[in-house]
Amino acid sequence: MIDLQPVKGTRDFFPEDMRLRNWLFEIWRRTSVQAGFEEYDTCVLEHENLYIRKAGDEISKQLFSFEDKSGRRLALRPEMTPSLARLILQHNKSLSLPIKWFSIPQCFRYERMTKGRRREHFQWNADIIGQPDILAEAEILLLLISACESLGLTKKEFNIFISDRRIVNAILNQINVPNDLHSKVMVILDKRDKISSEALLDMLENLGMSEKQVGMLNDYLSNTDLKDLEKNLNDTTGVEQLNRLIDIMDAAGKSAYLKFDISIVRGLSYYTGAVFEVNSPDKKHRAICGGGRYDSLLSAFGGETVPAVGFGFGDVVALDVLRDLGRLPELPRKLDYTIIPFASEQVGIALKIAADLRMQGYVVDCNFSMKKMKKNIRHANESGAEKAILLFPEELTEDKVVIRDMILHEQKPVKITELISIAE
RNA sequence: GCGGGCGUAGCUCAGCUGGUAGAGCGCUGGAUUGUGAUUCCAGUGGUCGAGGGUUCAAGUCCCUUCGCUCGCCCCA
Repeated sequence: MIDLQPVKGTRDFFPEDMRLRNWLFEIWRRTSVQAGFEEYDTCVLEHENLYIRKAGDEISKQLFSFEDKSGRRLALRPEMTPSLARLILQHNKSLSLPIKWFSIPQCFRYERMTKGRRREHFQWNADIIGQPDILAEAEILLLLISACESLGLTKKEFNIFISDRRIVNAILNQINVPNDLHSKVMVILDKRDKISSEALLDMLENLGMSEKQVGMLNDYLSNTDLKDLEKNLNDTTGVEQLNRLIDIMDAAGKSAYLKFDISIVRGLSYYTGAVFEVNSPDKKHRAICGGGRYDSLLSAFGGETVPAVGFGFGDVVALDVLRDLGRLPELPRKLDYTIIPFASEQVGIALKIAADLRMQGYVVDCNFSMKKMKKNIRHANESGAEKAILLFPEELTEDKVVIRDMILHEQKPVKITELISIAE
């Protein structure tokens, strides 16, 4: 006997699960398309070196990677952004920027599993490439908000916690932490909510910061007021940009979702500007979505600098949150018609009627089980059919079939030739 | 990486201090052969996660291993 379990950390989608997944994907897709984003995709397999980065990103350590038969180092993508960067670089000359693209890639990471975290998930990604202005952030955030609203979430249930890495950069500069340490400090700061403050101190000092610097950093970070920060910083670029973003969002009527939170830095080293996470207002859950500006990713891959903003939104956490809130939709199977013959001679006519109705755009199934009436009607009911077409020998001699309305419990004989026009 | 809990029918689980497996739900068939509910009857169901050990005898005790789950550590 083969092992019937799916590979550790991966999921099977039975039709019932698939309906839910499609429901979610359709919301993501519709929201994206409505906001003028175009869909793209790449292969789940990439060269491993696409993900090898210097700054100690955890994601590089958790690759699902292997060697192919010719010795190439390959990896299943752990995230979509590097692949997107690869596409942009590849067609750099022929793309007219800015562009707005989205994708719903399946991503993999090899790691120990905990709640809400598997080795495989789907992650809606939306990005704006080539727009240096903070308008790109605004547009991305508005897309995100409309998706959350379409999922049925309200202000009480989600906020966007936002900061700007340039604020932390300004702080680090002010306390004389060298530039080349900044992204490593960010990776550590990203853990602020998840590990003890002692462990955090240790990690920062191991990186080369003095005890005094760590203390000063902590003082700055404990300040949660944007205006105070602005007064205390020499370089106020980050604060100004963030204020402008909040103003724009305010004008768009959606600033109520935004919460400044200096502890948001994100764990990926390629972020350069605004960074944000979506979470419940009390930050109870794992963030369901995270993103930001990554103007240096493309240049890190050897191209020229291209400004970019985007986010990733995972299906596992999204559905967990909706499940906890009791907001998962009921998605029963649906059929417009089910056609029930009672003898093998009627199979041909059943298929003919089915084909005609399908040509009209209806969802039609046939029940060839040749069981008793009772079983068939019950089965029709369970399959979600609105109408059943019963092929009785007696009516068929007059070229008629019986249409039963499964909802009204009413039925009547109808000429086969009239069936299509009645169906309309 | 370290602990705790769990793994018995398709699903949810019961099975006391060792004596060769049970319920509910589901599924299949039937209760005037052309009609959805409820009810009733019957049937289908399991090498007790896997491997080894102790014993006359193991679902039950011991060891190993795999999987799920919850903490901690680690980390998106």
